[in-house]
Amino acid sequence: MTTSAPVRGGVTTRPEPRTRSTRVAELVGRAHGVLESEGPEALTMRRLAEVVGIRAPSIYKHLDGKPAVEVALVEDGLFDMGDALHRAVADPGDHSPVASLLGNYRSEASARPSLYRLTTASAFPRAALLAGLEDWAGEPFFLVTGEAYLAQALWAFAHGTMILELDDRFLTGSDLDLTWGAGVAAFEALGAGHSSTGF
Amino acid sequence: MTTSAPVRGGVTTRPEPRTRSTRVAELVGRAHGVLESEGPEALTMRRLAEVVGIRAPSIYKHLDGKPAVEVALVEDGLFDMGDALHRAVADPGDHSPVASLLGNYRSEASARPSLYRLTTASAFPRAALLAGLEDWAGEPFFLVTGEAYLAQALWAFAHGTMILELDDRFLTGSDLDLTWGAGVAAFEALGAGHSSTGF
DNA sequence: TGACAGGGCTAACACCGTTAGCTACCGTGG
DNA sequence: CCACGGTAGCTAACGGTGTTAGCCCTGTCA
Repeated sequence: MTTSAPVRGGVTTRPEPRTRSTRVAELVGRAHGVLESEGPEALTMRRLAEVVGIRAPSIYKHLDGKPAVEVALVEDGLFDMGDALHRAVADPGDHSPVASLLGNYRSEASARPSLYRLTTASAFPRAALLAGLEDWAGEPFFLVTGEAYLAQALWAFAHGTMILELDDRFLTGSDLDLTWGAGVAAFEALGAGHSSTGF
Repeated sequence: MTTSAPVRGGVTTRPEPRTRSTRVAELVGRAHGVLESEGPEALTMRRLAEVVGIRAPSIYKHLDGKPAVEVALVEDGLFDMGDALHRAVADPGDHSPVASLLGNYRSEASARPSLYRLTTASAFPRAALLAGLEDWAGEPFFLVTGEAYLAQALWAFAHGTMILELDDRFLTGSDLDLTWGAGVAAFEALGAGHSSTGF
């Protein structure tokens, strides 16, 4: 039995963002504002229309329903996250590559927690996302580990820790820097990041 | 600066489940069925009432709204999960303690994926859960690592890997046994599980 | 000038959780 | 025996959700 390797071609490339009309850009921009300042449950079509100064049905002249709004939001977030992660591996500074990667992952997600939750929500229509965007954004995990399954495990640790932190599910009084640090230590103990600069 | 340790008292004890009237037990049982066989979006008060043979408002004679239904479901899941995890550390069989723990975590969550998602959803009213239930269910992560922050990191890895697996977010063609195995190896490389039997 | 598309609007639909208020039944106490 | 109160069902309805149908004004272009 051959072990099947996950599909992972050569180096991925940053996809071209969709072009947006000025009205669509305003809608998506206001949606970011509502999402982050009023929470996910406040992001309704009627509320979004209100902050833009129109009525809910008019949004449908520009965007194809609420899923389309969410896809636009999440694509923005994935571009920012991907940029931050690629930056982390290109220039780790005085941190280890793994620590640099997870540090940028954490700060990017913490900056827009509701968007991070939306991006990783079970119900999200991922198939509608720009082709190649998720793969490109996640590639730094592969770059830093040099091995596909270790990359997936590291990503899983990052996401798990992040979502539990955002949802405040760790024991009260925890110093989460130490929780993140424990994970960094575990993956470095396995050798992740050793040959990363030469990748 | 002193590093604040997470609040973790002595050994936790399994809470006493709430007693349920026969009608409440039937409602919760049917809710499990709808949730797992028709998906989370199908679990509405009207649908639940339908499968029980009554009308939605009548549910309120027995349960205090939809959050109460969800709390009952999640408590069931946490009891089963806690039992499975405590069993894993008490008798790892021929696996390492870490592998045994994560193996039971994975199979328990996989058996009722919608319930696992509900249990770990951001919007879930965790404060309404039976006091001490979450702590008791999560204790095996501490038992197996012997250190609070390593325990949190291991839990985060487990949850992250689990939710990504359930949401089918790993690269197509991945052998997820290897992804789980990479995490097990990382945490064992750090020494987790070495002295677990003597804990 | 007339056609047409863009982009706004109101009205309405189906579905959601939830509440109010009514009504049967059923056991118990006077 | 009858009246009472609690249990547990019901219908009607409310406000909220995403969404659709259909109308209308306005700018552009042949």
